[in-house]
Amino acid sequence: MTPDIDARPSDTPPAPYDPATIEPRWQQRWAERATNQPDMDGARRPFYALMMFPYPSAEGLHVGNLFAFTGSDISARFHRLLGHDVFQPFGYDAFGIHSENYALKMGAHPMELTPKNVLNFQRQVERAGFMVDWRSKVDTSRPDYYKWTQWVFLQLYKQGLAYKKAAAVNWCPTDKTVLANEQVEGGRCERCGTPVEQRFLEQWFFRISAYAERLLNNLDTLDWSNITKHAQRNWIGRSEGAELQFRVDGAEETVRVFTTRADTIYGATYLVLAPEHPLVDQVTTPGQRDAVRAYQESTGRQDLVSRKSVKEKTGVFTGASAINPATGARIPIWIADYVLMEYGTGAIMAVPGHDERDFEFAGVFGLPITRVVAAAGSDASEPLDTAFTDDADGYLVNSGAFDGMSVAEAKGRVTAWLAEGGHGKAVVNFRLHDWCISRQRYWGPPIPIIYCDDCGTVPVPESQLPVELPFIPDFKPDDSGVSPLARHEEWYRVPCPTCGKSARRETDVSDTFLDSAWYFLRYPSAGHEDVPFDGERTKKWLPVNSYIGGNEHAVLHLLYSRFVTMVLHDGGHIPFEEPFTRFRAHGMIIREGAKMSKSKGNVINPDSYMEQWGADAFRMYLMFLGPYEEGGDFQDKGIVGVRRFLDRLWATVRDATSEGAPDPDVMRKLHRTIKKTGEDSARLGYNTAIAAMMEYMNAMRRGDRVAHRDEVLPLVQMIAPYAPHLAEECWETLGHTTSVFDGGWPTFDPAMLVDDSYELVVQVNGKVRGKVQVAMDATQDAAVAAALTDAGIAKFITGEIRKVIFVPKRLLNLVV
RNA sequence: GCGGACGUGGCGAAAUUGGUAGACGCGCCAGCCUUAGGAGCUGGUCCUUCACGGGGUCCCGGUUCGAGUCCGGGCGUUCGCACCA
Repeated sequence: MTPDIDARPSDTPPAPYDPATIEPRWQQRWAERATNQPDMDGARRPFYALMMFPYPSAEGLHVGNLFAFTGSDISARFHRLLGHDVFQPFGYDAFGIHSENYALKMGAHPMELTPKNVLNFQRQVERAGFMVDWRSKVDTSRPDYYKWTQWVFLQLYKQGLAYKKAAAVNWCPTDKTVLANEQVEGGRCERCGTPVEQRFLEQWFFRISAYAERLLNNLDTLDWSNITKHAQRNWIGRSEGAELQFRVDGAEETVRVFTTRADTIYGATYLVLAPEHPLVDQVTTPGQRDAVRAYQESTGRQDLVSRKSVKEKTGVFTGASAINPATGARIPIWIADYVLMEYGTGAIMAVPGHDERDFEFAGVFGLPITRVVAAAGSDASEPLDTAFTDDADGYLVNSGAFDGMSVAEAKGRVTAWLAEGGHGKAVVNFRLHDWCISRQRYWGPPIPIIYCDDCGTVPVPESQLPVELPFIPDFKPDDSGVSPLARHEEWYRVPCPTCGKSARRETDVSDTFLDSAWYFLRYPSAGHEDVPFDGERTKKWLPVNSYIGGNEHAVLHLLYSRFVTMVLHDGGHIPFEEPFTRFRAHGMIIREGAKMSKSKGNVINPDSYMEQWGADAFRMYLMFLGPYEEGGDFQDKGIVGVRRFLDRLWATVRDATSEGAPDPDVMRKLHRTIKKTGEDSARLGYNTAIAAMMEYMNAMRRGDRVAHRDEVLPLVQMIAPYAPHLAEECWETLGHTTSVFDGGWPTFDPAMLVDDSYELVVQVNGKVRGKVQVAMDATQDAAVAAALTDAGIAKFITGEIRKVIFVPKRLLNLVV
């Protein structure tokens, strides 16, 4: 229904457009005309625009979701206008602890609650007018999806990359489950903040550490936000060093240590093993046994917060000694909890002279401190009152044949010398650990493994997938260390797929991050029942051209997705090994300078804003309030400015004339605006793109002038990605019958960007003293002459001009 | 502690390669129109000064004809990693 234009005399103020009428209408038309559905098999210029799918909380879409999605939608729509066949799907990360915990809190069952939440999300996403192809909806909690999540697990298993081991794992006593290292922040559960405990459990792991080097190296080839790459590099934590061997004095054993400072070997005055180190029992002398055991026990009782926080050094002597391979000296072997079993070899050579932690430890227990590195030009005989850790400009002392050598050189030379003697080798160590994917919870895909007394661990045959998650009323996790599914023998008791004898299913489910590590592969093939992803579709649409999401997933989701993609590539399933060609992290929205939180009661409700101002105004305001990649401050009153702008656009379109010719000055401004808006939209510079369109609108309406149809039409096209409903309405009002998104992006004429003269800024001694109009190709002499004829400038020329700096098209600086 | 990013009006923010600081918007002020206005339109709005000028991008110093931008030092905010050997 078009508003009745004739009913509004032209001397009344421009009537605001009515989003409540036009937005649902266009959403319905898009659905009817299949506007948002690319030809999945025949597309000629496929472009896969992906936004991180949300977990469907019961609260509904958060404004942060909407901010993220809008930026992605604008990018998708912009590429559509540029002529690409854009595929933008949407889905729900519906499995996982988030959803399960919420169900527990509400006293509901996740299997009943989740579909409701999904429906609510879908309503909101449709309300915001995103260009989503709903044919490809994905819901990770549905059997037709997690069937293939289990398939992915089996591929890893087949490739020897999934294994089970008993290990010290992070256990959250509140969520009652194991957590991946990535889900522990500062020793606390990232979800509920509870201090994490150590437990020894049999867990399934993925061997992501085997891909560490590749995950690191490939980063150089990716067009990703730098902060994200940086976070991944940090997380992978590549560290070059040496693994050195210390023979235990009077025994067969050898202690292997990892060090990045092999050059300091002459200063290694003792060794330290992690309390859990397997050699501890063997080397400990009878006299020290009780003390060592007591220390091990107290360490084991510690939760990981205190274990990993920096605190006063503690430790116990084992009574044993090792031989320093460089000096031949006997050095004591200690255990201490500042050495972590999970990093390196779980043992270190302590060099108190050149490591702060070792220095502190040596101080507490009176162990010898030797200087083996000195700063250039310093007195090497001075005792150390603190560890000297500078490895940039140090040289070796007290180090035999290596004295005088720089640290940098000695690192390699000492390692080589020790290697020759059979005492070690150069190694690269990574901080990245294998990915623990077992969860002792209910709301996830059962891990597709069966244990048979005769056949051992048997993977569920692919033909028997999915292993369906049963509806059980008692899904609440407990402290037992096993999943609620383990309470249901009728579910886990199954015949062995190999021998047919009674066997037992794995009762743990897999980590939510496995669900989301491959969903982008599913979208183009959603609905295909017999394959996880169709070969042709995958080849056509992947890898993803543009991925936009939050940087909080920099080391979790994004790293796991890359890993799974590499594994599937190596298994011959897909022809590429990196899933996301371009990734951009959006920023965070705060409100009136403060973080939003439920407890503060300052959370923005997107529904009410869209109701009051319209989805277009809300979308556009979110994009206008700051740089997309940095986020911004949502000021409640700010949205009126955007709404006014949209009202003016509507009024301008309604009143536009086709008579006469467009104004040349306005047209020059138009072409400049097309250029800037296009460039800004491409680089996600949405706030400045919108500002440029506002400027153009101001130019078009300056004074009381009525805009020409040819002036306003391209603005409608430019604004379409930002305010799609209003753009369609305007486009139709201007006489079109097809979608504005089939009308293309306006082009600018470079000839229209150049003027024949420009305003030259004139400085005298670096201070701006005036401006003169000069020809575009004015020479320096012409510019100086023009400047001197300007009285306001000339009066500052008090003496001889000693120097002239002329920057054509910019400024003239006269130095007197 | 290590590493990254950032610091600009009353507020959100703009500013190619160093080249008119504050675009665009909010708010505020004035005017117009209105029975009215939390509507619309027009103009103004960094500080100081009657004016001419002068000062101004966290602070100090440097390079340069010229610095928000580059360099050195400091302060502050924020993010990532953190007893990682």
